[in-house]
Formats: sequence, structure tokens, C-alpha cells
Amino acid sequence: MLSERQNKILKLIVEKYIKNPVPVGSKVISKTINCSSATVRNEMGELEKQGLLEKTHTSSGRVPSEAGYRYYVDNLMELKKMNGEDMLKLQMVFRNQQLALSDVITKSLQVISDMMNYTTVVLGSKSHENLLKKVEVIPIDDENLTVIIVTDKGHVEHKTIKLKDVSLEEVEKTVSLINNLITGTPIDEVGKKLEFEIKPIIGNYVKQHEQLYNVFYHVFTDFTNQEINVMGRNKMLEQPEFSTNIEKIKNVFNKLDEKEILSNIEEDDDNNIKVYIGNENNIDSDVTVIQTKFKKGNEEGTIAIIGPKRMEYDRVVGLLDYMKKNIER
Amino acid sequence: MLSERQNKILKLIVEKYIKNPVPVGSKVISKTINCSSATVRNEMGELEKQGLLEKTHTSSGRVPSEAGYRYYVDNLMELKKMNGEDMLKLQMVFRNQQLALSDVITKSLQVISDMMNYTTVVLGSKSHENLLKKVEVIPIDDENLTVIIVTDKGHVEHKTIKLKDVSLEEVEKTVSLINNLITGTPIDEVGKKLEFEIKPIIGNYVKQHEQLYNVFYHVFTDFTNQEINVMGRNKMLEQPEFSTNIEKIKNVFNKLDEKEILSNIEEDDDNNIKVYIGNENNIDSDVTVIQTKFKKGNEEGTIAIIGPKRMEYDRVVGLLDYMKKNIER
DNA sequence: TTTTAGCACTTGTCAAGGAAAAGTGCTAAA
DNA sequence: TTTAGCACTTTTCCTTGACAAGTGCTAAAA
Repeated sequence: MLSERQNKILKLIVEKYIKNPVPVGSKVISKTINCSSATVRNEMGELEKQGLLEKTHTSSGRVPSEAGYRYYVDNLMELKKMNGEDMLKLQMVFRNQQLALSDVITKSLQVISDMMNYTTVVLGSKSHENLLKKVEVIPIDDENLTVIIVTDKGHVEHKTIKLKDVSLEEVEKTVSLINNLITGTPIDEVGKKLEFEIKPIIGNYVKQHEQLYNVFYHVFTDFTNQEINVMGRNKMLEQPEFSTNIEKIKNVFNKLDEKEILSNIEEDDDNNIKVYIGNENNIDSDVTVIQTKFKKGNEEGTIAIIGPKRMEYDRVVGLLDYMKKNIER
Repeated sequence: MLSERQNKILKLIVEKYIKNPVPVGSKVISKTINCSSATVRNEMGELEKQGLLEKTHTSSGRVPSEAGYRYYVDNLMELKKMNGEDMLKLQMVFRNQQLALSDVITKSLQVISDMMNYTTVVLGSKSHENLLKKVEVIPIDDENLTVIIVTDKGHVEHKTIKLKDVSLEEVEKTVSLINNLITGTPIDEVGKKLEFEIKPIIGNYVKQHEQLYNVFYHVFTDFTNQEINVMGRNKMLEQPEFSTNIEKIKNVFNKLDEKEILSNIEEDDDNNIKVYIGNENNIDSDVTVIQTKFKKGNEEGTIAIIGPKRMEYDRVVGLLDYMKKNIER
């Protein structure tokens, strides 16, 4: 258990370091707090012993450790009210009645990315939670047609495919079979159902049934497992901890592209705002992911803000809270 | 006009520098060519006077200038045959009969990006060349519906919108009006036509005509001007000329995102493979864009490979040539 | 018992200097 | 026309020393 003063010092160091990423010395702290630098040094030594602070070298100032950030977020941080200007910018997006929910979220996270200089992410619900709702086809020309897949959560994707010597009627027959027999199936199980429930039947209706089955099979397996949208990826380059370290950037950018790994951030099961600092997330030991689930009607998903460990936790948590409430309202 | 020997020396320097980005000295060249380093130095001096070579400082070896690369590409480069392994990888993609053309192109450019470590781009035809072919709507639930837009070039996009107190019949009536009256219109003029030809009419059919008009207007103006796909963006980080210079990276990444600027690379009007070195392109003075148009049926577009100025020109041109032929076959 | 003044000590940063390596341009001879 | 040779330039790398920032510890003060 930390003393009142230790809490105060730790909070000051974290906040100073977040503002300006240079190690914090005892002198500056002693000015704010009512005691000498020597006292602060003693306390800092204690905080370091507890693993909450670190030094970059024997005689440098202190820097928060991962545990230090953790402690700050859990015990010291005071949520920051959003300022009027930021709120106004977001309201502009939320007020737009014509936008579908997913567009509202995407657009507002774009705004947040610009105002905070962090990367933002929206994730739809996982593929096993998305049930096939409807398949439609639109003929493009005599060889190509576009298949549109809609899930019950409102996730829509389309893909254009090529068919040889298959008549439109045959395709439509197949589609109506799919719509009648396997809607309601989790999207990641559609492939299997297609094989066992559709494939045996369409042979009776369709000459080129092998080809047709293959094409539809691929359309469904190519269906993105989880709708995912990354905004402001390049903001990562603005953060000093990354802009001096190409290897870090490569890693973070690659992780943002490997959608599988990113989706791991959505493992929490309650509805609060979650903070994953450094090694607590799967992206990089130098980033923090702050995220929360949302649910409105049957649409649900996760929104996340990704920045350096030295993130403005208080502002971001406030923002995310505001976002969540506005989405769900 | 350069002498035979000067050509030989310039070619050697460019190719050596492409292999390994350090200034090339007279000694290494004199070993390959049959004369002393002093002679090579004299010739290098002449090539520098002609603006084809540069020095990084008074006593460094030589580096090709932009004009030097230009001269190399125009006069010295010998096209390189593709190796069997690369060809095999691409054939795997081209052989797949079920893929629509645009998927074949995207997938093969992804393969190329991986094998060359360069960024690749596909651009569809420009918006004024894309004529509206068909609009369809799929109701999602009682508030949302998905609008699908198809152009004559096979460019398909979908967008989900929210409508309040508008019946499905009203929407379908509007869509059928659009399909009857303004298909065949260039996609960038649809907004105007909507205003002058649809808006005045739908008042008669639709109660909430103002809202409906607004929504459709936005769907069409949000339609991406030009279908565009960037593959292997992160490969840029592998190039030494960028990986030591964050500002360059920021610029290139931002340009790749500002799709407007990227589309400028598609200004050429014939069908050859074009090479835009450094300042000849709109992306960055340190990159080269190699591109070519393709046309198959009514689908057309441009494929491009983007890398450092110090690019393997001979290999890339060969690859692009192979790609073009395979697409058009 | 807690706080603080004081001081020795450590480390990073910056500028200056020097040696070695790479490569050039020029001169004079082949 | 080519080449050997050499003086010269610049970069890179290492060392050195001075300075600043900050620590930990000790001993005195509160």
C-alpha cells in the first residue's frame, strides 16, 4: 500500500512523462509537492523498489514502468471531462440521421483519431456470432455476377465471381436454396453446411453444380471473419517512441494488418472500458490499447484506441465512455 | 552522345548501386572493365558533367542522378526474363478460373509485392469513364437498407443507409426511376442528374421525398471516384532509403492514402509500360513508379509498382509486361 | 522519527581533435 | 590516350574532456 504522498508523486511523474517523454527528476516534483528534493528522492526509491518506476540509467530521472501505468490507471487517474470543441466535432457526426450505425462509428473514430493523434479501430462481432441472413446475386454480364451476403448483425459484403456455362436461373435456384435452407447459420459454419446440405441437392437442378458449389464455397470462406476498420494508422508515426524506431513501426503496422491478431483484443467479456498496457495486449510492448464493447439493437462490436504506452489515459477513457453512451443511446 | 565505354561504366554503376546502395568508386569498376581506375575516373568525371552521375561529397564514389536512372532505363537496361519460380507463383493465380478479373489482378499484385518487396497498386478506370449500370437495394431491417451500385466497368460498391418512415415500396419506386432514367450516366454526374431529373419527380410518389433524395445523393457522391487498391504498403519500410527517414515515410504513406494524388499516376495515354522516376511522379522525389494500363473486355485500369528510385528496373518492367499480357489474354 | 542540506558519484550529451579509410582530381610520364 | 602516383578532401570512428542532470547516502536539523 502506498502512502498519500507516494500516490501523489507517482501521479505527478506519470502525468509529467505523458506530457513530455523525458525522465522526471526529483527537483521538479519537489517544487509541486511541499517537501525537498531529497525527500522526493527517498520516495522515488521506494516506488522503484515496488516496481512502479524505472530509471533509464543510474543517474537519470524516473520513468513509469508498465506496473506504474497500471497502478495509475487503476488508482490515480481522474477522468477528464471532454472539452466543448471536441464534443462539438463528435456531435456533428452523431447528429447525422442518415448514417447507418456502422458509418457513424467509423466517422466518429476518424474524428477521434485526428484529434488525439492515435490510431482507432472498430471491430464487428465475431464470425460465429454473425448468422447468415440473406444472399443475393446481381448479374453483371454474361460471365460475372456479384454475390451479396448479409448477416443478422448488419455486416454486408459483396464479391464478384466468374461463372462459365451456368444460366442465371440455375444460380438463382441455388441462391434460393441457400436462403431457404441455411440462413441462420453462423457465418463460419456456412461452408460446412454448403457441403452437406446444398451440394448433394443442387446436382439435381444444375448442370455445372460442381463449379457452382466451389464458387459459393469460396465466397463464404473469403467472407471476412470479423468486420474490422482501422483509422489513422499513420498517426503511429507521430509518436516519438515509434518515430525513432523503424523496427517498432514495422511490428505495429504488421500487427494492424494481420487482422487475426488484432481481434485478440476483443477477449473481454463485460461491458466496461478496458485498458491493456504494453505486454497486456497482443500488438506491441510499447503500445496501449483502450477499448470497450458496444451494443445497440442487434449490432455489436468493439471500439478501440491504440497509442503509445505514454497515452493520455484520462482523456481517452473519457472519450471512449462518451462514444459508447452515444452509440447505445 | 556517350561513348561505348561511358555507357558501359554508367550501366555498371547503376546496377551496382541498385544491388547495394553505397556510392560506387572507380576501383571496383576498373576491375570489371579493362582499364585502370584513373581512366574510369576521367570517364566518371565526364558522366558527372553530363548530369548522369552525382557525388555525395567531394571524395565519395558516384551515385546515379535522376537523369542517370532515366538514361539507364531508356538506353542501357536489358529486360530480364522472369525466373521459373516467380512465374509459377503468378501462374497459380492466373490459372484460377473462378476468380473475377479484378481479384486475379489484386491477388497477383499481392504476390508481386511479396516477391519484390515493393508496394503495388491497381487503379480502376476514372469515375467519368464509369457509367452507372444498375442500382439495387436490399432491405436489412425496418430502418436500414443496403444500396448496391454497379457500373458498366464492373466496379461494384455497397453502402448501408438509414431511412425513417419510408416504405420499401417507395424506395423501390425511386430505385426503378433511377434505373430507368439515369443509367448510362457517368458516375460523377449522377448527383446532378439526381437533382434535376429524379428529385422533381419523386415528390409525386414518395412522402419523405426530401429525405430519400438526400440519402441517395450521398450514396452516389460517396461512391469512390476510382477503384483503388494498394498492396504491400509496409514494404516501403524495408527499403533503406526510407527506413532511416521517418519524414519520407510519412510523406509516402500519406500520399498512398490521399487517393486523389495517387491517381495522377494514371495520366499516360498509350499502352506501354511507363517509368516515372523521382520528380517525374507525384508521390515522392525518392520513389519510382512503374506502371502500365490494361484493358480486357470493358474492364480497364492501371497497375503500378512503387519502390525506391534504386529499383530493380529490369526485373520490374519484365514482371509488369508479363502481368499485362496475362491479364489481356 | 522524519526531513533536509550537502556532497560524492554516475551517466548522458556535446564539441573538439585525431587517425584511418575511401575515393577524388590533377600532373607527368608511358 | 592511358596510367601511375600523389596530394587533398571528406566521412567515420574513437577518444577526450567539460558540463549538466540527477541519484544515493550521510549526517545534521526539526
